[in-house]
Amino acid sequence: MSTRPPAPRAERADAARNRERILQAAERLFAERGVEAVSMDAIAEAAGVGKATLFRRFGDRAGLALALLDARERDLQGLMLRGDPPLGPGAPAEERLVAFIGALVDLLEAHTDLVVASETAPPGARYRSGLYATYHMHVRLLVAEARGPGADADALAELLLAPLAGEHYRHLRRERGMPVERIKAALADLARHALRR
Amino acid sequence: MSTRPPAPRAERADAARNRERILQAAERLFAERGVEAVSMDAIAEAAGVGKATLFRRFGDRAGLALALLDARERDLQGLMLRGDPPLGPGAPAEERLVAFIGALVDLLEAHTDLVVASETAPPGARYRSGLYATYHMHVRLLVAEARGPGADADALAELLLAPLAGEHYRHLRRERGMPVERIKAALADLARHALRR
DNA sequence: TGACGAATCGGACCGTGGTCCGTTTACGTT
DNA sequence: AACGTAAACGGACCACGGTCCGATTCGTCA
Repeated sequence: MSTRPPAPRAERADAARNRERILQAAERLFAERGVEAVSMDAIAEAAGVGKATLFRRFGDRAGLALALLDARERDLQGLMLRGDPPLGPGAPAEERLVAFIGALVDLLEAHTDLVVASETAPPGARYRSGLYATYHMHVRLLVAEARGPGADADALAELLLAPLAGEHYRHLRRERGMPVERIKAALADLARHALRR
Repeated sequence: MSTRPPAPRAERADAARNRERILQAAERLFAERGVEAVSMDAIAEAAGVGKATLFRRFGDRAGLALALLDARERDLQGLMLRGDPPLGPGAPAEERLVAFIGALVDLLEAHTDLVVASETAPPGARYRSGLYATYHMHVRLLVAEARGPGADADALAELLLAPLAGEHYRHLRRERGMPVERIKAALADLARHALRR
């Protein structure tokens, strides 16, 4: 549950304490009432903190959601860069891509509403997250490896990531009622086809 | 620029007049200041109408944007159902899909911010639009035709439409700075690969 | 033409995300 | 220990999307 201080200089003690209080309050309220039903006011109050403190610390709603996801996202990032195959290095590109997509779906499934919140608040939040850039680069390298220099790996990576947007995933799961395994299978099918020369 | 009345019964004269005033005011303000910079209050005032009237007529911000897009979307729908090949019936599935994607990109390019607005306002607006359902069915039939009964055409169609979400398209164009033709080419590449058996 | 009910209107109102700015607090320095 | 300053605080404040409800207008039927 801890988050690394983004500070260039050490964080003041009260600031660190408040950050932790806010994260705990947010996590509790989200779990109790559902992410969408909890206002920023409510979180500030539950954390015993002024509203401005909450916003100063996390920027906006998306930033707070992202902070709560931080640990999980960081885990996935570590696994894909340094973990065992097929997620980590060593397996063929196609297998690595399918494994990556599967892992991302697991994360999405476990925290759908939080991911949606992290991508929704200001328009375009998804693409500003830094995390997105990491995922994009990963997929781009795999596409380039499998397809060779003829393909536009950069653009294809963007397209392959599009269905993994929180809102789209939620649509498939909730409105369309598709089971997780079916979604994974379709994504894997698309990914494998996209990687063929 | 006209929109068909959604009324089961004929619309009262003042209601029709106000609808038209609102659409014109919205179109003018959007063009003058940019979609994102225009508030619903401003539109109501410019139209000489109470705010409630605006919301009663169009539901929410997304609904208003959708009404402004209505004519164009309707055109596209007509062309893909009854137009000449390759967009309309008669061409092979792969060519029809590429043509459809190209046409949708043209629409997206011409009205990016309006499309984003039509998909953004309430979470999940994109998938409630009825229009989305039409596009989905179209793509699904083409996928089924090309891939045969073995593939999950329903799910694949959802995945192929994901990169055509307004926000994603805007990301590619504005943040990433990709030219329209490059986006079309990558989408066509992905579509063709996805349709291969 | 007058009158009546239903449809429509519109401005006051609400909750929300986000910001401003005067006040307080931590903490390195002497 | 006292001090000075940068950092952090918090509650009042703002604009926006959206709703409520009493006042008004349309259109019909006598």
